[in-house]
Amino acid sequence: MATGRTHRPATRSRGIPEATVARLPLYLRALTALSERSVPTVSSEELAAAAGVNSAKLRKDFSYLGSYGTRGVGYDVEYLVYQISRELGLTQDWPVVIVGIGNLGAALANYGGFASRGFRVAALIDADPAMAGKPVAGIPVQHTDDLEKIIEDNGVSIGVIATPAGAAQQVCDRLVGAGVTSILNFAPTVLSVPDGVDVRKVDLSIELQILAFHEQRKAGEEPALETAAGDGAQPAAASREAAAAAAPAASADQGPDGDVPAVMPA
Amino acid sequence: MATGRTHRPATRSRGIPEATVARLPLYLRALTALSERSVPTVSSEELAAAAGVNSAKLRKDFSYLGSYGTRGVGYDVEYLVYQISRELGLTQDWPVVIVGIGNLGAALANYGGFASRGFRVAALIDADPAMAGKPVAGIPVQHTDDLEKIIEDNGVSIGVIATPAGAAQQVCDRLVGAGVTSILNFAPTVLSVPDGVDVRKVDLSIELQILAFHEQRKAGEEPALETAAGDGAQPAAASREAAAAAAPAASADQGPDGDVPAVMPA
DNA sequence: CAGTGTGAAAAATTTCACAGCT
DNA sequence: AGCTGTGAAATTTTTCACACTG
Repeated sequence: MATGRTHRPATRSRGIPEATVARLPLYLRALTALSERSVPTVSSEELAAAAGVNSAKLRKDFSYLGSYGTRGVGYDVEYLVYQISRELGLTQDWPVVIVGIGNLGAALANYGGFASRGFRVAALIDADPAMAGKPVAGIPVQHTDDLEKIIEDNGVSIGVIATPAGAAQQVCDRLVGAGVTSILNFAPTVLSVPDGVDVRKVDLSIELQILAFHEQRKAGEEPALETAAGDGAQPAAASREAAAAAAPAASADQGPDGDVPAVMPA
Repeated sequence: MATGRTHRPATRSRGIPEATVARLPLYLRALTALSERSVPTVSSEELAAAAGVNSAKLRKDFSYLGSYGTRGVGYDVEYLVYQISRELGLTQDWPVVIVGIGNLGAALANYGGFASRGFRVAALIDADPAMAGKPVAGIPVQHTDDLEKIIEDNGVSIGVIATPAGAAQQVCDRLVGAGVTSILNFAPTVLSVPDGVDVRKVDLSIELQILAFHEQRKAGEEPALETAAGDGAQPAAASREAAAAAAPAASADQGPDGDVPAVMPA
């Protein structure tokens, strides 16, 4: 990679599709694993299998980053790890604060996956005075009263909300007011934030509900297999759409329009 | 298996778009809140604001379920709650097992959001003999040795994996072997499952990485902000739909649920 | 050859805008 | 009037398939 000093051609990274951005961490994880095994290069086919996507998609994704592969050979693992890390902004340190140190907040504080990716838990904040000073994952919990000061002193721009739903918006407002511009929300609430602030949410029960939807379908129909995934052959490759794809008309579903004896609470 | 890749748009039958399915839980949550406040009806505009999406999308989503609204009036809250619940399969009880009772597993066991949506934690399973019998969230932890029996005895079809990455695939195989057909994976690994089995993943560090990507971009074009057009990546969710909301822009940068993989490192 | 990079086609999803009920 | 339901257009994402290169 003699390109070490080549400055990125301004034309390059403009507008990477959101769908692609969402997959970069996945590629990075797979590449990191290869790197630890000292694998020098990978083909799009192999890497795609390891990341659980198909190779065409992976190549297209990488094409948005630039031409980092070698035709006939594949990609240099180390180089790609670096490029993706840089693209994701992981070559710098991101101090984050976790607000709401209950079961989930504590689990997040103990979660080792953050530190290994450039995220540093700068502080833990909770509204319960009784928790103040108590260490969780080796970090002393601080009271909500000092939230603004903590954010400012540590130059935090990313906040994690793990409070009960009722407190989420208020906490969010304070975080934003103090300068946070990216929020990861675990509370089951839709947060209102001003333009320029990013919010991503993780809702555990929503994921289960989506699974239940498909599960219900499976029960309704019998065995509907049907391989649909394009690439088979490789080990990994969980195909989520496998079931979603096949949905035989069959069963006269409930009439689309109201006549069905609507069972419903009143 | 390649081949036979004839596109079958026909199979659409009762097919609700995956993107829509992913939003149904969101609507349900908003509707439930309205229901608790005894609000009888809502317009697509109001409900959309509460769910963090725009009204056109909401109406289109509902159109896949049927015509449950009343022109000129809106939707009957109770009726819609019922219809969506039924569509999601939440009118029935879903016993689930959580495997891996570490910090995260324990947090999940204690998470109240499951029970309230029809999910019942039927059992907690861990490989550590020392944990056996110890109650977590009021439920005694059982040893992995009995995994198959537990699944069968309880008729479990949905499993949650919260083990370290290294154990995930093995646990997954056993769950599937015992009859589980839907898996929510919190381990930072791509799981291989046979056709017919659904897998959804949640990865905390991936969400943070996506935020970091956008955060980095913001820093780059620091100027006094302003809707600097030209930039491809769009930061926070636009507040275009906040029109009906209120002063603060309502934005819910909901993750592309369709497939944002998320996993967490151990 | 093997395998990347990519126009072009296909599919999925979102947004528009307005006809049509109530 | 007010608001839903929905074709049609616009946009995004995925998949194809093959030219091109090391």
